[in-house]
Amino acid sequence: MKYCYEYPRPALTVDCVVFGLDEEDLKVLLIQRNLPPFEGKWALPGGFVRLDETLEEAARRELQEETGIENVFQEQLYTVGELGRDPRERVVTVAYLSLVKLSDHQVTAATDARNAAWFAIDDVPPLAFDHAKILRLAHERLQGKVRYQPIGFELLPAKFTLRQLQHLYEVILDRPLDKRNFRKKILSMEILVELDEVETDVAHRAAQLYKFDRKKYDRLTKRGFNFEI
Amino acid sequence: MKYCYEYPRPALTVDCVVFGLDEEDLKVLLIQRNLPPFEGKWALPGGFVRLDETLEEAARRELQEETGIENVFQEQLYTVGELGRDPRERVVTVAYLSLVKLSDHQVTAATDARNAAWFAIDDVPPLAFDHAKILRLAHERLQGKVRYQPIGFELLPAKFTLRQLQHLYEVILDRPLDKRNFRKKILSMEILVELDEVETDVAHRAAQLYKFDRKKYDRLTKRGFNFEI
DNA sequence: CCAAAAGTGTTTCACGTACACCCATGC
DNA sequence: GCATGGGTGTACGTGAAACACTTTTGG
Repeated sequence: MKYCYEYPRPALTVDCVVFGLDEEDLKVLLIQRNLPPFEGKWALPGGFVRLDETLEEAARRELQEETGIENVFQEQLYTVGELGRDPRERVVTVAYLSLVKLSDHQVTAATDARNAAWFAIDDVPPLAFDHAKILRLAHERLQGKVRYQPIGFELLPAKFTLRQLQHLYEVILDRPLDKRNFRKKILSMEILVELDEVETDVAHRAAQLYKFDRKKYDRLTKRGFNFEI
Repeated sequence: MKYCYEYPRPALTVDCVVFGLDEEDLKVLLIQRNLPPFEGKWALPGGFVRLDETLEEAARRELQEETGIENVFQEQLYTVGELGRDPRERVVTVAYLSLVKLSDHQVTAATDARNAAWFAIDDVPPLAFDHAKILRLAHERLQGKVRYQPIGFELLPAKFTLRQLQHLYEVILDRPLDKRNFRKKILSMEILVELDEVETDVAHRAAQLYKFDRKKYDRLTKRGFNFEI
């Protein structure tokens, strides 16, 4: 008890909502707590902010320590500071939203002696603290943002088919999209590069592979172009 | 120095970006600091979060104490936690965005022995801390959000003319809008109620007064209606 | 040859955009 | 009567949405 202040201070933590995508579902990464409170319950990865790191750095560090995941897209989501959200004391949490390529992180690393696992977004267990609320917020933010910012690519491997991209939007927006209209629209934006490669190991006609051209996207954006699905 | 913890904690504050609108400009409410650091400099109203209040409550309280303003629209903007943003110690700030009807708050109350004043958004003095960055963020958020959420009405008196409403969007979005198209669009949404009143004290034909019908807006929104300018 | 998904165009309709004049009122 | 802003309609073009069949490939 050696850090003393003139006025009381809330504890400050970060929590990470990490989304990934596979062939079926949108998934979220959770850890199982091995300490009270909520021992044994599933929760969002996160922890205390240190004095020598920014909030973003804290979120990255906690994610790495608790799940082994590094180098992912991350943006600030929301800060929650209701009274009583942690039974021990006043805790304010800055929540972050991350998107990862599940193909790169298929195996969940579970350091810190905790358990970590991916859950389909529609099949999440009861969560500790107010993490269910934070998760709902993150999901809404993702649904909103994916439509006018090209962040969906963060969930796909570098090379992907139009089918995969369409599936991504269908899963996130939770509604079917018309194949021809989707292709027409996304190709007309001219932010994808057609590669000299096609899918492999599929039991049907192999689809063309594309990659997202961020430089071109940035150039277009400067000229007033607006991404929108 | 009687509040002691096992690990060091950043200080936690809230800052408020308060926008108002008059006949010419979008304005922001600033206070003049009367204590170091940045003594005498202009800054966003704000202060320390207490343990017995939520972040929203802290923002409302600080705004009331420093400027006298109460009962305003408020939403969370962003949380900044860079190192060195306060020269004294590590401070994390949750920034809030508020919109007020300048007609209701024409006189700026300056309690706490500070000075407070409205500044045109294009004519803001140098600000303390990283408040210029926070203000820029708030302005961008307002410009983005005003187009797909009916928050602009928070800046107008309860009864307003279509001219005032159009002016609001022109000032915030910083571009001219076509009068006929604007009227057509906003009226076709059916979220305004035409009142049995017209403007008074104008040296030309008096314009029809309208009010925003929030209940109707909420009903339409539930049915999938999307506000968009 | 069969199953499975890839790939491809056209029509229709709604909405955004551009644009100019007469009207009502106060001074 | 004049200055000031209030109020109104139409034509055009773009883009969203609906919709079905042929092609390619692997097994």
